[in-house]
Amino acid sequence: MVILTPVSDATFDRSRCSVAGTLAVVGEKWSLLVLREAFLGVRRFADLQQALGAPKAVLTDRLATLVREGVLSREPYRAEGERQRHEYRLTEKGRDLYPTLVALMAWGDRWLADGPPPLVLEHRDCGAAVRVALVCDDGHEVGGPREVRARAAGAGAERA
Amino acid sequence: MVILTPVSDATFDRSRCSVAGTLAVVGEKWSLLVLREAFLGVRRFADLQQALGAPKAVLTDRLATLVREGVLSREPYRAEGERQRHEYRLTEKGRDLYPTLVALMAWGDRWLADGPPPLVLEHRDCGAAVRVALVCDDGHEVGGPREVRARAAGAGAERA
DNA sequence: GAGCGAGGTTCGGCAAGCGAACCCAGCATG
DNA sequence: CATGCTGGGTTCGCTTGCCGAACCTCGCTC
Repeated sequence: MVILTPVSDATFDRSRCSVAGTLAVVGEKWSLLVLREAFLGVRRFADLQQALGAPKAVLTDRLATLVREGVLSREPYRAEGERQRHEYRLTEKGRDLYPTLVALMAWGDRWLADGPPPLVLEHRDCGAAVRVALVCDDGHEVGGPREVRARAAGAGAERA
Repeated sequence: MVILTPVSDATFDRSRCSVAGTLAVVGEKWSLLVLREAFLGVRRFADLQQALGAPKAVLTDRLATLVREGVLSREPYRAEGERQRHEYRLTEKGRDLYPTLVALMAWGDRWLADGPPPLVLEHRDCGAAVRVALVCDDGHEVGGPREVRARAAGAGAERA
């Protein structure tokens, strides 16, 4: 019984795969956890280090990578009576990773729960819970992978 | 200018964070790419190894982890005239990671594109493109993190 | 000019990832 | 029977990455 239709013999250009590309940017250890903190409003090196418990050297490297990739920006600021420091803020490119983080969180809430979820997201306007959904452009809600057909579309897919 | 409301002083129990928990299961190198292939219908060791180019030892370890965690199941099968072999199939727990994969793919398509996306997903029923959306339980579409409030809710959050 | 604290860098050790080589069961072939 | 082939691994050295701890530095305050 074939559940999922293979992508026309599973032939597509994996070297251009967007999943792999995204993971090349945010797939190293700690990167996504740094972004989680960023979405929670944590911006300073010391606060990140404290929240995550990651080694400083690794954190330095991850922040530099994320800045280089344009996911975070490193911006100077000064509190009064202190010298200038830097903080790390999400760019639009970074904020666009929000659905990914929410999806990871939702999966953990569902499958790894040993109690109530430690963090709930609610819509600022109406207070209702926020979740990720798979939808199609005709407005249907998509139940899962079985309802989806993957089609190789990039250059190189149309070789006979 | 504070864009995101910090989670009540960013105080929540990070040791129970579902993002971290999920990454502990699927966050190692290659794991999510193995799942990408699984969603494309690839099930056999040799095919996975070929598609991914990962070292066999690493692939062996990742598959064992995913099976142990219940994301994949290892099932015997036999083709006629061949000896019994095993294949790796998504469980429900594994299929539930689909939105995560789609979210990663969508981000790559948007921000790393150097041409048309190599793979497009379409709704099997209507043919329209499939994407991930953030929605709230009242049915509103959520634009982004600025419209969401994160609230620490687990045990330990209500300490004064 | 001594002390301090944020934001790093450096260092030595351990773990993980890497490609290549090897292994092994079982079917097929001579 | 011997021989080879093939899928599904395991083993082996090497390199890269992660780790904690220690150290450094700049700009501030006292």
